Amino acid sequence: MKISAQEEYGLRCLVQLASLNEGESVTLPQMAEREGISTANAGKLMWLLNKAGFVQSTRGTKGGYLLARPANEIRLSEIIKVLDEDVIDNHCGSYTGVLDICVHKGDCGIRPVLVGLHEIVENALSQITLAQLVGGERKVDAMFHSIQGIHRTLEANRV
Amino acid sequence: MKISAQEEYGLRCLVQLASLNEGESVTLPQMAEREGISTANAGKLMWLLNKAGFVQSTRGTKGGYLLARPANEIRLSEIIKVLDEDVIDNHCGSYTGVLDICVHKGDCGIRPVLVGLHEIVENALSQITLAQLVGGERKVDAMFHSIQGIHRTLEANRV
DNA sequence: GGAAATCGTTACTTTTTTGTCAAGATTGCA
DNA sequence: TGCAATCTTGACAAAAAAGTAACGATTTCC
Ligand code: FES
Ligand code: FES
Repeated sequence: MKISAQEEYGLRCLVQLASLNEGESVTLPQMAEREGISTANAGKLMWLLNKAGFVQSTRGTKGGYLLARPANEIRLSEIIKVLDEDVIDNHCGSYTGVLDICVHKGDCGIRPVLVGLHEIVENALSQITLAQLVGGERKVDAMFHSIQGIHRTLEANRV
Repeated sequence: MKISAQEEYGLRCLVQLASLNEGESVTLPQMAEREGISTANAGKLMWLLNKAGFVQSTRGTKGGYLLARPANEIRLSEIIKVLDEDVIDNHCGSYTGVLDICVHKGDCGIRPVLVGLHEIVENALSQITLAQLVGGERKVDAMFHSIQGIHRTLEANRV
């Protein structure tokens, strides 16, 4: 269960944009520089995010990217869903081994766990907006742990 | 955020073993057949699981695999940790772009979210044992949703 | 002891994911 | 208009993950 490179860097780029001041925008070279990735790679990521409607771009001199919607209206769950290409929706279609379809299809003890896990993650992410990721680590950490539901879940484990 | 093939099939193989009766064991060809994967692939997975101490193997005629510990003492969190090769522990070391180290190292707004997310998942998985995955889908589903903490988290999202 | 069945290990191949490049399109400015 | 800055797009290359193959080791049974 891991975060893909696309999710990681895509999210980071959006955080960059979320922390801009009114009227500012950022170009690909700047984006690349600030995230420590190549310009080409940044270009591809922004292309994806643009297609998905998260960012707005302008070409030409003085061009660049900015968020298409207010940062406090963009939920992490939406972002991850796009960057991850809706992988869970057909879980049973992806891990089929040498067959065309999941051997356990129909009655499977694993599916509810994996699907449920995905729900848990999505639920947590849906409670966080891009705007909340701007600012220092300490602040974000506090925010995260104070979210309804997430807090309780973690507490339950601390014996 | 997705489950890798190793996690998926590895988990499935363990569920197979968990559902055996006392004294039974299962060979690689059987395992492969039942999970719809190749024998070679099953062999590799079982090798991993054996190295990690989850299963016990015997060679030769009448050989095969069985669980090394009682199914109700093996938590999914342990399994995933092994099959996923502890990926979160050095998150900042994996996604470094073209640099040697994460650009945001030191003060990062993303890290607490990703690490926290991992904690949530691990917490949920630590409350489920292999034994609980044996049996029909309906049963497992009910079990999953009745677990302390998980239930609340999901409820919170249902507006 | 030898044949058959089984697991153990490492190297190799294929597929998927990541990342790069190069050529094109749009815009602003002088 | 023409140049420079910028995004866009699709093809390509490199790296990682997944899967396969081959050969070796151990055990049982005759
Ligand atoms: S995971 Fe698809 S049927 Fe079990
Ligand atoms: S994810 Fe490593 S510093 Fe932000």
